Amino acid sequence: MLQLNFIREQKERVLIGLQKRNFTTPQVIEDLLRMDDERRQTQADLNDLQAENNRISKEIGDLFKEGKRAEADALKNTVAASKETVKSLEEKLKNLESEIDNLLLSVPNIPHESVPHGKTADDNEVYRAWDRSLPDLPADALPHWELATKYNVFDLELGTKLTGSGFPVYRGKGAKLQRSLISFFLDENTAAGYEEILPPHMVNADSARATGQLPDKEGQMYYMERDDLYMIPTAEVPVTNIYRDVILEENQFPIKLTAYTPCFRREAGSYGAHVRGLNRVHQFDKVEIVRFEHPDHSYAALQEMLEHVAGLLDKLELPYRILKLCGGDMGFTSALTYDFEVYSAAQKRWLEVSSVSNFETYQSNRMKLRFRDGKKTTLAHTLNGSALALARIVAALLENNQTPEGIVIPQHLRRYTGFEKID
RNA sequence: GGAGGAGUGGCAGAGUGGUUUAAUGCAACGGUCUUGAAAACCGUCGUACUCGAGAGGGUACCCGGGGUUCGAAUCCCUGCUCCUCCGCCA
Repeated sequence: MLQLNFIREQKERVLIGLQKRNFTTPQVIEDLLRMDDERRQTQADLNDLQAENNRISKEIGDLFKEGKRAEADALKNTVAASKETVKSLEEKLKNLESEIDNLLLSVPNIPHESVPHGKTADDNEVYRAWDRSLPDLPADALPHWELATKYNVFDLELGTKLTGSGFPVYRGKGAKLQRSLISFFLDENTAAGYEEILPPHMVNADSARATGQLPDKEGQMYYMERDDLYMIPTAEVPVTNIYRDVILEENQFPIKLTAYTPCFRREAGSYGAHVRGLNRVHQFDKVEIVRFEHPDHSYAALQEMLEHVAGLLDKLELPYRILKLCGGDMGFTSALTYDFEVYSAAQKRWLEVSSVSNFETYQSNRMKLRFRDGKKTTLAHTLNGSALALARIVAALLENNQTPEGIVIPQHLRRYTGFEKID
Protein backbone atom coordinates (compact mmCIF):
# COMPACT_ATOMS: atom_id res chain seq x y z
CA MET A 1 0.00 0.00 0.00
CA LEU A 2 1.15 3.50 -0.75
CA GLN A 3 2.36 5.80 1.98
CA LEU A 4 0.18 8.81 2.66
CA ASN A 5 3.20 11.08 2.91
CA PHE A 6 4.22 10.00 -0.56
CA ILE A 7 0.75 10.72 -1.90
CA ARG A 8 0.73 14.13 -0.25
CA GLU A 9 4.18 15.13 -1.43
CA GLN A 10 4.01 13.67 -4.93
CA LYS A 11 0.37 13.89 -5.80
CA GLU A 12 1.00 14.60 -9.48
CA ARG A 13 3.25 11.59 -9.85
CA VAL A 14 0.67 9.39 -8.16
CA LEU A 15 -2.10 10.61 -10.43
CA ILE A 16 0.00 10.10 -13.55
CA GLY A 17 0.91 6.62 -12.36
CA LEU A 18 -2.68 5.69 -11.65
CA GLN A 19 -3.67 6.90 -15.09
CA LYS A 20 -1.09 4.57 -16.61
CA ARG A 21 -2.82 1.75 -14.77
CA ASN A 22 -6.19 2.88 -16.07
CA PHE A 23 -7.26 3.31 -12.46
CA THR A 24 -10.85 4.42 -12.74
CA THR A 25 -11.41 6.40 -9.56
CA PRO A 26 -8.55 8.88 -9.11
CA GLN A 27 -10.72 11.04 -6.82
CA VAL A 28 -9.88 8.65 -3.97
CA ILE A 29 -6.55 10.49 -3.82
CA GLU A 30 -8.31 13.74 -2.93
CA ASP A 31 -10.53 11.86 -0.50
CA LEU A 32 -7.50 10.33 1.16
CA LEU A 33 -5.74 13.65 1.60
CA ARG A 34 -8.87 15.24 3.02
CA MET A 35 -9.45 12.37 5.45
CA ASP A 36 -5.83 12.50 6.49
CA ASP A 37 -6.13 16.20 7.33
CA GLU A 38 -9.12 15.39 9.47
CA ARG A 39 -7.28 12.52 11.08
CA ARG A 40 -4.37 14.74 12.05
CA GLN A 41 -6.66 17.42 13.47
CA THR A 42 -8.52 14.78 15.48
CA GLN A 43 -5.31 13.35 16.80
CA ALA A 44 -4.02 16.79 17.80
CA ASP A 45 -7.25 17.49 19.71
CA LEU A 46 -7.14 14.11 21.40
CA ASN A 47 -3.50 14.43 22.38
CA ASP A 48 -4.04 17.86 23.90
CA LEU A 49 -6.91 16.55 25.97
CA GLN A 50 -4.94 13.50 27.10
CA ALA A 51 -1.98 15.67 28.04
CA GLU A 52 -4.22 17.82 30.19
CA ASN A 53 -5.78 14.77 31.87
CA ASN A 54 -2.39 13.25 32.54
CA ARG A 55 -1.26 16.46 34.17
CA ILE A 56 -4.34 16.64 36.41
CA SER A 57 -4.12 12.96 37.37
CA LYS A 58 -0.60 13.49 38.54
CA GLU A 59 -1.76 16.46 40.57
CA ILE A 60 -4.47 14.32 42.19
CA GLY A 61 -1.84 11.84 43.23
CA ASP A 62 0.21 14.59 44.84
CA LEU A 63 -2.82 16.05 46.65
CA PHE A 64 -3.72 12.65 48.10
CA LYS A 65 -0.22 12.31 49.44
CA GLU A 66 -0.52 15.69 51.11
CA GLY A 67 -3.88 14.64 52.54
CA LYS A 68 -5.85 17.29 50.67
CA ARG A 69 -8.74 15.04 49.91
CA ALA A 70 -11.36 17.66 49.08
CA GLU A 71 -9.20 19.35 46.47
CA ALA A 72 -8.36 16.00 44.93
CA ASP A 73 -12.00 15.04 44.66
CA ALA A 74 -12.78 18.30 42.91
CA LEU A 75 -10.10 17.60 40.31
CA LYS A 76 -11.38 14.07 39.84
CA ASN A 77 -14.63 15.51 38.60
CA THR A 78 -12.80 17.66 36.07
CA VAL A 79 -11.11 14.67 34.49
CA ALA A 80 -14.20 12.51 34.70
CA ALA A 81 -16.12 15.19 32.82
CA SER A 82 -13.76 15.05 29.84
CA LYS A 83 -13.91 11.28 29.65
CA GLU A 84 -16.78 11.23 27.20
CA THR A 85 -14.92 13.62 24.91
CA VAL A 86 -11.79 11.48 25.02
CA LYS A 87 -13.80 8.41 24.19
CA SER A 88 -15.55 9.98 21.24
CA LEU A 89 -12.32 11.43 19.87
CA GLU A 90 -10.65 8.04 20.20
CA GLU A 91 -13.48 6.42 18.33
CA LYS A 92 -13.44 9.07 15.64
CA LEU A 93 -9.69 8.63 15.20
CA LYS A 94 -10.01 4.88 14.98
CA ASN A 95 -12.78 5.11 12.39
CA LEU A 96 -10.81 7.58 10.30
CA GLU A 97 -7.73 5.40 10.44
CA SER A 98 -9.57 2.31 9.33
CA GLU A 99 -11.40 4.20 6.56
CA ILE A 100 -8.08 5.57 5.31
CA ASP A 101 -6.60 2.12 5.48
CA ASN A 102 -9.40 0.54 3.51
CA LEU A 103 -9.20 3.24 0.89
CA LEU A 104 -5.43 2.86 0.63
CA LEU A 105 -5.85 -0.87 0.13
CA SER A 106 -7.90 -0.11 -2.96
CA VAL A 107 -5.12 1.96 -4.56
CA PRO A 108 -2.62 -0.06 -6.62
CA ASN A 109 1.11 0.52 -6.72
CA ILE A 110 2.46 3.34 -8.88
CA PRO A 111 4.16 1.96 -12.01
CA HIS A 112 7.83 2.62 -12.62
CA GLU A 113 8.35 5.35 -15.21
CA SER A 114 9.60 2.82 -17.77
CA VAL A 115 6.34 0.86 -17.67
CA PRO A 116 4.64 1.06 -21.08
CA HIS A 117 1.16 2.47 -21.49
CA GLY A 118 -1.56 0.02 -22.37
CA LYS A 119 -4.66 -1.79 -21.26
CA THR A 120 -4.29 -5.50 -21.95
CA ALA A 121 -1.70 -8.20 -22.47
CA ASP A 122 -1.61 -7.20 -26.15
CA ASP A 123 0.02 -3.92 -25.15
CA ASN A 124 2.94 -5.52 -23.33
CA GLU A 125 6.34 -4.63 -24.71
CA VAL A 126 8.69 -7.33 -25.95
CA TYR A 127 11.74 -6.58 -23.84
CA ARG A 128 13.86 -9.38 -25.21
CA ALA A 129 12.71 -11.37 -28.23
CA TRP A 130 13.79 -14.90 -29.10
CA ASP A 131 16.20 -14.47 -31.99
CA ARG A 132 17.23 -18.09 -32.38
CA SER A 133 15.14 -20.63 -34.25
CA LEU A 134 11.93 -22.09 -32.88
CA PRO A 135 11.49 -25.87 -32.71
CA ASP A 136 10.31 -27.25 -36.00
CA LEU A 137 7.98 -30.13 -35.23
CA PRO A 138 6.31 -32.42 -37.75
CA ALA A 139 2.67 -31.78 -38.59
CA ASP A 140 1.52 -34.70 -36.42
CA ALA A 141 3.23 -33.37 -33.28
CA LEU A 142 1.10 -33.87 -30.19
CA PRO A 143 0.07 -31.34 -27.55
CA HIS A 144 1.42 -32.14 -24.08
CA TRP A 145 -1.83 -33.57 -22.70
CA GLU A 146 -1.80 -36.23 -25.40
CA LEU A 147 1.89 -36.91 -24.84
CA ALA A 148 1.14 -37.27 -21.15
CA THR A 149 -1.32 -40.02 -21.83
CA LYS A 150 0.95 -41.70 -24.37
CA TYR A 151 3.93 -41.81 -22.00
CA ASN A 152 2.09 -41.96 -18.65
CA VAL A 153 3.53 -38.63 -17.45
CA PHE A 154 0.47 -37.30 -15.67
CA ASP A 155 -3.19 -38.17 -15.39
CA LEU A 156 -5.77 -35.40 -15.12
CA GLU A 157 -8.79 -37.66 -14.98
CA LEU A 158 -7.33 -39.54 -12.05
CA GLY A 159 -6.80 -36.19 -10.31
CA THR A 160 -10.44 -35.40 -10.91
CA LYS A 161 -11.39 -38.65 -9.20
CA LEU A 162 -9.17 -37.94 -6.20
CA THR A 163 -9.79 -34.23 -5.83
CA GLY A 164 -11.39 -32.42 -8.72
CA SER A 165 -10.64 -30.87 -12.07
CA GLY A 166 -7.25 -29.17 -12.31
CA PHE A 167 -5.33 -31.40 -9.90
CA PRO A 168 -2.91 -33.46 -11.98
CA VAL A 169 -1.49 -36.74 -10.74
CA TYR A 170 2.09 -37.19 -11.99
CA ARG A 171 3.29 -40.73 -12.45
CA GLY A 172 6.46 -42.66 -13.07
CA LYS A 173 9.03 -40.70 -15.02
CA GLY A 174 6.61 -37.75 -14.99
CA ALA A 175 6.73 -37.65 -11.19
CA LYS A 176 10.50 -38.02 -11.25
CA LEU A 177 10.73 -35.18 -13.76
CA GLN A 178 8.83 -32.91 -11.34
CA ARG A 179 11.20 -33.76 -8.52
CA SER A 180 14.20 -33.28 -10.80
CA LEU A 181 13.09 -29.85 -11.95
CA ILE A 182 12.48 -28.74 -8.36
CA SER A 183 15.95 -29.91 -7.29
CA PHE A 184 17.57 -28.40 -10.36
CA PHE A 185 15.98 -25.00 -9.76
CA LEU A 186 16.73 -24.99 -6.03
CA ASP A 187 20.36 -25.94 -6.68
CA GLU A 188 20.76 -23.24 -9.31
CA ASN A 189 19.19 -20.66 -7.01
CA THR A 190 21.27 -21.54 -3.96
CA ALA A 191 24.39 -21.50 -6.14
CA ALA A 192 23.42 -17.92 -7.01
CA GLY A 193 23.36 -17.03 -3.31
CA TYR A 194 19.72 -17.59 -2.40
CA GLU A 195 19.06 -19.25 0.96
CA GLU A 196 16.72 -22.22 0.67
CA ILE A 197 13.51 -21.97 2.68
CA LEU A 198 10.82 -24.60 3.18
CA PRO A 199 7.86 -22.61 4.46
CA PRO A 200 4.35 -23.59 5.57
CA HIS A 201 1.86 -24.13 2.78
CA MET A 202 -0.90 -22.34 4.66
CA VAL A 203 -0.82 -18.82 5.99
CA ASN A 204 -2.93 -16.64 8.24
CA ALA A 205 -4.80 -13.54 7.13
CA ASP A 206 -2.07 -11.16 8.35
CA SER A 207 0.42 -12.74 5.99
CA ALA A 208 -1.99 -12.80 3.06
CA ARG A 209 -2.74 -9.13 3.62
CA ALA A 210 0.88 -8.10 3.91
CA THR A 211 1.88 -9.33 0.47
CA GLY A 212 -1.33 -8.05 -1.08
CA GLN A 213 -3.33 -11.22 -1.73
CA LEU A 214 -5.95 -9.85 0.63
CA PRO A 215 -8.19 -8.15 -0.13
CA ASP A 216 -7.33 -8.00 -3.82
CA LYS A 217 -7.21 -11.72 -4.63
CA GLU A 218 -9.35 -13.18 -1.90
CA GLY A 219 -11.47 -15.19 -4.32
CA GLN A 220 -8.37 -16.80 -5.84
CA MET A 221 -7.22 -18.49 -2.62
CA TYR A 222 -8.46 -21.67 -1.02
CA TYR A 223 -9.65 -20.78 2.46
CA MET A 224 -10.19 -23.02 5.46
CA GLU A 225 -12.84 -21.35 7.51
CA ARG A 226 -12.57 -23.62 10.50
CA ASP A 227 -8.96 -22.61 11.13
CA ASP A 228 -9.02 -19.23 9.38
CA LEU A 229 -6.11 -20.19 7.13
CA TYR A 230 -5.37 -19.74 3.44
CA MET A 231 -3.62 -22.23 1.14
CA ILE A 232 -0.73 -20.32 -0.38
CA PRO A 233 -1.11 -19.28 -4.03
CA THR A 234 2.69 -18.82 -4.20
CA ALA A 235 5.71 -19.18 -1.92
CA GLU A 236 6.01 -15.40 -2.14
CA VAL A 237 3.43 -15.12 0.64
CA PRO A 238 5.08 -17.09 3.48
CA VAL A 239 8.63 -16.27 2.39
CA THR A 240 8.17 -12.51 2.11
CA ASN A 241 6.34 -12.49 5.44
CA ILE A 242 9.42 -13.85 7.18
CA TYR A 243 10.42 -10.19 7.36
CA ARG A 244 7.05 -8.77 8.37
CA ASP A 245 7.44 -6.32 11.29
CA VAL A 246 11.21 -6.45 11.11
CA ILE A 247 13.73 -3.62 11.24
CA LEU A 248 16.87 -4.58 9.35
CA GLU A 249 20.36 -3.17 9.64
CA GLU A 250 21.60 -1.68 6.41
CA ASN A 251 24.46 -4.17 6.22
CA GLN A 252 21.99 -7.09 6.08
CA PHE A 253 21.15 -6.27 2.45
CA PRO A 254 20.77 -7.99 0.10
CA ILE A 255 18.61 -10.76 1.55
CA LYS A 256 18.04 -13.47 -1.04
CA LEU A 257 15.68 -16.39 -0.40
CA THR A 258 14.39 -19.24 -2.50
CA ALA A 259 11.65 -21.75 -1.78
CA TYR A 260 9.87 -24.60 -3.43
CA THR A 261 6.19 -24.98 -2.62
CA PRO A 262 3.10 -26.26 -4.30
CA CYS A 263 0.82 -23.38 -5.27
CA PHE A 264 -2.94 -23.50 -4.90
CA ARG A 265 -5.18 -21.30 -7.02
CA ARG A 266 -8.92 -21.47 -7.42
CA GLU A 267 -8.80 -19.92 -10.91
CA ALA A 268 -12.53 -19.40 -10.63
CA GLY A 269 -14.27 -19.23 -13.95
CA SER A 270 -11.38 -20.25 -16.19
CA TYR A 271 -12.42 -23.13 -18.37
CA GLY A 272 -12.03 -23.86 -22.06
CA ALA A 273 -9.61 -24.98 -24.71
CA HIS A 274 -6.83 -22.52 -23.80
CA VAL A 275 -6.58 -23.97 -20.29
CA ARG A 276 -6.26 -27.59 -21.32
CA GLY A 277 -3.67 -29.91 -19.88
CA LEU A 278 -1.15 -28.17 -17.65
CA ASN A 279 -1.79 -24.71 -19.07
CA ARG A 280 -3.83 -23.78 -16.02
CA VAL A 281 -4.32 -26.00 -12.99
CA HIS A 282 -5.41 -25.53 -9.39
CA GLN A 283 -2.27 -27.03 -7.91
CA PHE A 284 1.17 -26.68 -9.42
CA ASP A 285 4.75 -26.68 -8.21
CA LYS A 286 6.89 -23.60 -8.26
CA VAL A 287 10.29 -22.51 -7.06
CA GLU A 288 10.31 -18.86 -6.09
CA ILE A 289 13.06 -16.34 -5.47
CA VAL A 290 12.47 -13.43 -3.08
CA ARG A 291 14.72 -10.49 -2.36
CA PHE A 292 14.82 -7.68 0.16
CA GLU A 293 16.84 -4.73 -1.01
CA HIS A 294 17.99 -1.24 -0.19
CA PRO A 295 15.86 1.16 -2.29
CA ASP A 296 18.97 2.34 -4.12
CA HIS A 297 19.73 -1.15 -5.40
CA SER A 298 16.35 -2.73 -6.07
CA TYR A 299 16.34 -2.12 -9.82
CA ALA A 300 19.83 -3.51 -10.21
CA ALA A 301 18.59 -6.52 -8.25
CA LEU A 302 15.60 -6.87 -10.55
CA GLN A 303 17.94 -6.93 -13.52
CA GLU A 304 20.08 -9.57 -11.85
CA MET A 305 17.02 -11.74 -11.21
CA LEU A 306 16.04 -11.37 -14.85
CA GLU A 307 19.40 -12.69 -16.02
CA HIS A 308 19.26 -15.50 -13.48
CA VAL A 309 15.88 -16.71 -14.72
CA ALA A 310 17.02 -16.38 -18.33
CA GLY A 311 20.01 -18.56 -17.44
CA LEU A 312 17.70 -21.29 -16.12
CA LEU A 313 15.73 -21.37 -19.35
CA ASP A 314 18.94 -21.44 -21.36
CA LYS A 315 20.06 -24.50 -19.45
CA LEU A 316 16.74 -26.16 -20.13
CA GLU A 317 17.21 -25.31 -23.82
CA LEU A 318 13.75 -23.80 -24.03
CA PRO A 319 12.95 -20.91 -26.40
CA TYR A 320 11.64 -17.93 -24.44
CA ARG A 321 10.97 -14.24 -24.65
CA ILE A 322 10.78 -11.55 -22.00
CA LEU A 323 7.91 -9.09 -21.85
CA LYS A 324 7.74 -5.86 -19.95
CA LEU A 325 4.16 -5.64 -18.74
CA CYS A 326 2.12 -2.57 -19.54
CA GLY A 327 0.28 -0.54 -16.90
CA GLY A 328 -3.01 -2.30 -17.50
CA ASP A 329 -1.63 -5.85 -17.29
CA MET A 330 0.62 -5.47 -14.24
CA GLY A 331 -0.24 -6.97 -10.89
CA PHE A 332 -1.90 -4.72 -8.32
CA THR A 333 1.12 -4.52 -6.02
CA SER A 334 3.94 -4.31 -8.57
CA ALA A 335 5.89 -1.29 -9.78
CA LEU A 336 7.59 -3.10 -12.64
CA THR A 337 7.06 -6.65 -13.89
CA TYR A 338 8.80 -8.75 -16.51
CA ASP A 339 7.10 -11.92 -17.68
CA PHE A 340 8.97 -14.85 -19.14
CA GLU A 341 7.12 -16.84 -21.78
CA VAL A 342 8.25 -20.18 -23.12
CA TYR A 343 7.29 -21.29 -26.59
CA SER A 344 5.21 -24.42 -26.59
CA ALA A 345 5.75 -25.75 -30.09
CA ALA A 346 2.84 -28.14 -30.54
CA GLN A 347 0.31 -25.65 -29.21
CA LYS A 348 2.15 -22.91 -31.12
CA ARG A 349 1.70 -20.56 -28.14
CA TRP A 350 3.83 -18.65 -25.66
CA LEU A 351 3.19 -19.81 -22.10
CA GLU A 352 3.96 -17.65 -19.08
CA VAL A 353 6.43 -19.45 -16.82
CA SER A 354 7.81 -16.66 -14.70
CA SER A 355 6.89 -13.23 -13.47
CA VAL A 356 9.66 -11.14 -11.97
CA SER A 357 8.64 -7.98 -10.13
CA ASN A 358 9.86 -5.10 -8.05
CA PHE A 359 7.25 -4.03 -5.50
CA GLU A 360 9.34 -1.15 -4.21
CA THR A 361 7.77 -0.19 -0.86
CA TYR A 362 4.25 -1.35 -1.62
CA GLN A 363 4.55 -4.65 0.24
CA SER A 364 7.02 -3.44 2.82
CA ASN A 365 4.66 -0.66 3.85
CA ARG A 366 1.95 -3.19 4.54
CA MET A 367 4.46 -5.44 6.23
CA LYS A 368 6.23 -2.69 8.17
CA LEU A 369 9.56 -3.96 6.88
CA ARG A 370 12.12 -1.20 7.47
CA PHE A 371 15.82 -0.76 7.81
CA ARG A 372 17.83 1.63 9.95
CA ASP A 373 18.75 4.59 7.84
CA GLY A 374 20.90 6.74 10.10
CA LYS A 375 18.64 7.91 12.93
CA LYS A 376 15.37 7.05 11.25
CA THR A 377 13.82 3.97 9.73
CA THR A 378 13.05 3.64 6.01
CA LEU A 379 10.95 1.08 4.14
CA ALA A 380 12.92 -1.60 2.30
CA HIS A 381 12.12 -2.77 -1.22
CA THR A 382 10.80 -6.27 -1.89
CA LEU A 383 11.10 -8.24 -5.11
CA ASN A 384 10.22 -11.70 -6.25
CA GLY A 385 10.10 -13.95 -9.25
CA SER A 386 9.42 -17.50 -10.29
CA ALA A 387 12.53 -19.54 -10.86
CA LEU A 388 10.59 -21.36 -12.12
CA ALA A 389 6.95 -22.48 -12.32
CA LEU A 390 6.89 -26.15 -13.21
CA ALA A 391 3.63 -27.08 -14.87
CA ARG A 392 4.08 -25.04 -18.02
CA ILE A 393 7.77 -25.81 -18.20
CA VAL A 394 6.80 -29.47 -18.28
CA ALA A 395 4.21 -28.74 -20.94
CA ALA A 396 6.83 -27.03 -23.12
CA LEU A 397 9.47 -29.70 -22.48
CA LEU A 398 7.09 -32.46 -23.49
CA GLU A 399 5.97 -30.73 -26.65
CA ASN A 400 9.26 -29.26 -27.85
CA ASN A 401 11.36 -32.33 -27.11
CA GLN A 402 9.08 -34.98 -28.58
CA THR A 403 10.75 -37.37 -31.02
CA PRO A 404 9.68 -40.66 -32.51
CA GLU A 405 11.81 -42.33 -29.83
CA GLY A 406 10.26 -40.43 -26.90
CA ILE A 407 10.66 -37.19 -24.97
CA VAL A 408 14.30 -36.08 -24.78
CA ILE A 409 15.45 -34.76 -21.39
CA PRO A 410 17.70 -31.66 -21.59
CA GLN A 411 21.35 -32.27 -20.80
CA HIS A 412 21.42 -30.31 -17.52
CA LEU A 413 18.47 -32.23 -16.08
CA ARG A 414 19.84 -35.72 -16.70
CA ARG A 415 21.92 -35.90 -13.57
CA TYR A 416 18.68 -35.28 -11.66
CA THR A 417 16.36 -37.57 -13.61
CA GLY A 418 18.81 -40.39 -14.13
CA PHE A 419 17.23 -41.04 -17.53
CA GLU A 420 17.68 -39.39 -20.92
CA LYS A 421 14.29 -40.07 -22.41
CA ILE A 422 10.70 -40.58 -21.44
CA ASP A 423 9.49 -43.43 -23.60
C1' G B 1 -8.34 -32.58 23.90
C1' G B 2 -7.51 -32.05 29.78
C1' A B 3 -4.69 -29.71 34.08
C1' G B 4 -1.16 -26.13 35.66
C1' G B 5 2.43 -22.01 34.73
C1' A B 6 4.24 -17.88 31.90
C1' G B 7 4.33 -13.62 28.17
C1' U B 8 8.12 -6.42 30.09
C1' G B 9 13.17 -2.90 25.28
C1' G B 10 18.22 -6.54 20.66
C1' C B 11 18.98 -10.16 25.01
C1' A B 12 18.72 -11.07 30.35
C1' G B 13 15.76 -9.23 34.14
C1' A B 14 13.30 -5.79 38.22
C1' G B 15 8.66 -3.79 38.72
C1' U B 16 1.15 -6.01 42.10
C1' G B 17 -2.52 1.14 41.50
C1' G B 18 0.43 7.53 41.81
C1' U B 19 8.85 10.61 41.05
C1' U B 20 7.99 4.25 35.81
C1' U B 21 9.65 10.38 31.76
C1' A B 22 10.10 1.19 32.64
C1' A B 23 15.40 0.17 37.40
C1' U B 24 19.77 -2.71 36.63
C1' G B 25 23.05 -5.80 33.76
C1' C B 26 24.73 -7.53 28.92
C1' A B 27 25.22 -6.45 23.84
C1' A B 28 25.74 -2.32 20.35
C1' C B 29 27.39 2.68 18.97
C1' G B 30 30.34 7.45 19.88
C1' G B 31 34.31 9.46 22.82
C1' U B 32 38.61 9.84 26.55
C1' C B 33 43.08 7.18 27.62
C1' U B 34 46.73 3.97 24.50
C1' U B 35 51.99 3.02 19.50
C1' G B 36 47.62 -0.38 18.67
C1' A B 37 44.20 -3.37 21.27
C1' A B 38 42.04 -4.79 25.89
C1' A B 39 40.51 -2.83 30.52
C1' A B 40 38.64 1.46 32.83
C1' C B 41 35.87 5.88 32.53
C1' C B 42 32.19 9.41 30.08
C1' G B 43 28.13 9.65 26.78
C1' U B 44 24.30 7.58 23.37
C1' C B 45 21.12 3.61 22.98
C1' G B 46 12.72 1.13 21.48
C1' U B 47 8.57 1.98 17.83
C1' A B 48 4.69 4.81 15.72
C1' C B 49 1.76 9.15 15.16
C1' U B 50 1.85 14.31 15.76
C1' C B 51 3.37 19.78 16.59
C1' G B 52 7.86 22.67 15.39
C1' A B 53 12.35 25.98 10.48
C1' G B 54 15.34 23.82 14.31
C1' A B 55 16.41 22.96 19.27
C1' G B 56 12.83 20.45 21.25
C1' G B 57 7.68 19.28 22.80
C1' G B 58 2.95 16.19 23.06
C1' U B 59 0.39 11.39 22.70
C1' A B 60 0.05 6.11 22.34
C1' C B 61 2.37 1.39 22.88
C1' C B 62 5.01 -3.54 28.66
C1' C B 63 1.60 -10.42 23.61
C1' G B 64 -3.58 -8.77 20.95
C1' G B 65 -8.63 -6.91 22.12
C1' G B 66 -12.10 -5.03 25.77
C1' G B 67 -13.16 -3.21 30.85
C1' U B 68 -12.59 -0.95 36.12
C1' U B 69 -10.21 3.89 37.91
C1' C B 70 -9.06 10.79 38.46
C1' G B 71 -4.71 7.54 37.35
C1' A B 72 -3.10 0.61 34.92
C1' A B 73 2.99 -2.89 33.01
C1' U B 74 0.39 -3.69 37.78
C1' C B 75 -6.69 -5.16 38.97
C1' C B 76 -10.91 -7.73 35.94
C1' C B 77 -12.78 -10.23 31.26
C1' U B 78 -11.44 -12.38 26.61
C1' G B 79 -8.29 -14.11 22.64
C1' C B 80 -3.44 -15.73 21.08
C1' U B 81 1.39 -17.79 21.86
C1' C B 82 5.05 -20.45 24.64
C1' C B 83 6.52 -23.91 28.71
C1' U B 84 5.45 -28.37 32.06
C1' C B 85 2.46 -32.74 32.87
C1' C B 86 -1.45 -36.12 30.99
C1' G B 87 -4.14 -38.08 26.66
C1' C B 88 -4.00 -38.92 21.29
C1' C B 89 -0.79 -39.39 17.14
C1' A B 90 3.01 -39.74 11.67
